Amino acid sequence: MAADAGAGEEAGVDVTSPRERYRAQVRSDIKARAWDQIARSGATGLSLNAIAKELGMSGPALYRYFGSRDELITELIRDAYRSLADTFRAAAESGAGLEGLAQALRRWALDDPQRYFLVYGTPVPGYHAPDDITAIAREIMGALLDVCASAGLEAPAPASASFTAHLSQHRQWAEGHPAPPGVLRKALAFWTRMHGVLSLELAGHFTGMGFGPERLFDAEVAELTPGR
Amino acid sequence: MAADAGAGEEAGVDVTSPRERYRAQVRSDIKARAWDQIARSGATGLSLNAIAKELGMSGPALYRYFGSRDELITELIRDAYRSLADTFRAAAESGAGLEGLAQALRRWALDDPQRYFLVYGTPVPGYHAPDDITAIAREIMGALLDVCASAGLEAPAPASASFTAHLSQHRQWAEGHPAPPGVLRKALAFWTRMHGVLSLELAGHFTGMGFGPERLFDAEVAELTPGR
DNA sequence: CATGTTAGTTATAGCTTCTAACGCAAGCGA
DNA sequence: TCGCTTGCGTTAGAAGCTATAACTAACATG
Repeated sequence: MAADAGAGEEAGVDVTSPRERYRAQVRSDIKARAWDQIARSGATGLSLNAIAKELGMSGPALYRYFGSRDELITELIRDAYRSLADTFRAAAESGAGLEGLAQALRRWALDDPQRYFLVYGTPVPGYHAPDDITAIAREIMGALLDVCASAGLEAPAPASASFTAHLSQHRQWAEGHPAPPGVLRKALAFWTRMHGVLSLELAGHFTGMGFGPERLFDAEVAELTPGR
Repeated sequence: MAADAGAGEEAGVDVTSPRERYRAQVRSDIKARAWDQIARSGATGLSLNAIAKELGMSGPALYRYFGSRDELITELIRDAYRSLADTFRAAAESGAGLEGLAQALRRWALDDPQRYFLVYGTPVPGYHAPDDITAIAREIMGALLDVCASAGLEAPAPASASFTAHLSQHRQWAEGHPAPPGVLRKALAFWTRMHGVLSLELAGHFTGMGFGPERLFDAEVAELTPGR
């Protein structure tokens, strides 16, 4: 719709050809519909045919943009990881600490539960994520480690001394991060506990139990942030 | 396996007719194949046609035994809940305490990860479990509450005092269980934390990180059982 | 023995993913 | 401005799925 195209290669601000821009637009439309469908009926109920029909084009046209159904889903998973990594980075740089990170995570999860489950939900037995996605996963762990490292650790729990010692020699996942074992332990505790409460809440296992899920979440966060 | 059938309606030990026994046998065969498929490719990859072919009968014959694919899956979910409830009851009655319950849960989960995810995995947005399944879920919570109540609670964590107070007035999920709020808090902590570490392990999120998942699990259990 | 129930069959509708072959039109270089 | 190429979208169709309908054959029971 914008009409200021056609300048040469000069300036180099917009190197995308009209074809490329159109293609990117359609791809983005497809993904938007896919997210709608996933939010409505889960990744299982995602239908390429239905998406194509919604976009006014007929079935196989969609294969010009995504090689297969799995390829589209993988792309959505990648975007979900990317979105979570950005959320973590932003929370880490905001200086809000572990508490802030936890609240950012919960907001991100509640914003689209199925997106959360695309990252941390039931795995497909055969599936192996491509390398760039595991790289984003490491980026997420990196942000978490940063926050844990700068948060300090007053009494990270005495009973896990043995495991903390184990971590001091099995820390290749930290990838050269200079955090001491106690910080690694804390990052793992944060990850597993936040996931524990969040995934059960998102899956609806707390509905009808009476208590407020956000209170449980906050209580769990409070135990992980003893200082404040 | 017992062969004492054929007497009349008298005695009433075995009221199953040969037809009923055959039907039960075929139903059980179908479910066995279904579990195989789920373990191999997840609940999504379950194909009634493939099961029928494996059993040497043609497609629609299977609908004599299960009304639909969803009905079969629901039955598998019910069996999974039943199996977990039995495991919990046995562990509770063995007197092994929270530690024993945790280890029993982990063994049950590792024995068939996809069965675990049938209970605690990604939910299908539209799906609502039938009442008898939610009843089994309450039975599971009951066993957990029993163990938590008899385990006593030395220092269940100070920071969650506010949430524990909240629980004292929002405890309809305990269904008349006489446990004090501190025990309810402990049961919730056990549930969410065990699920946190277990589900991440089962989903493979710890692979390649270097540490031993069982060490992390044991450390988490150790923090929940301060006494021993 | 007659009758009703039930397990299995094939045929079919309608959905899905995905491939193949074709037409058309938009963009690119000369 | 004129081809030529590239790529988008189409229809046709194969192979798979769930599920229904109609029918047959075997079984159980009166």
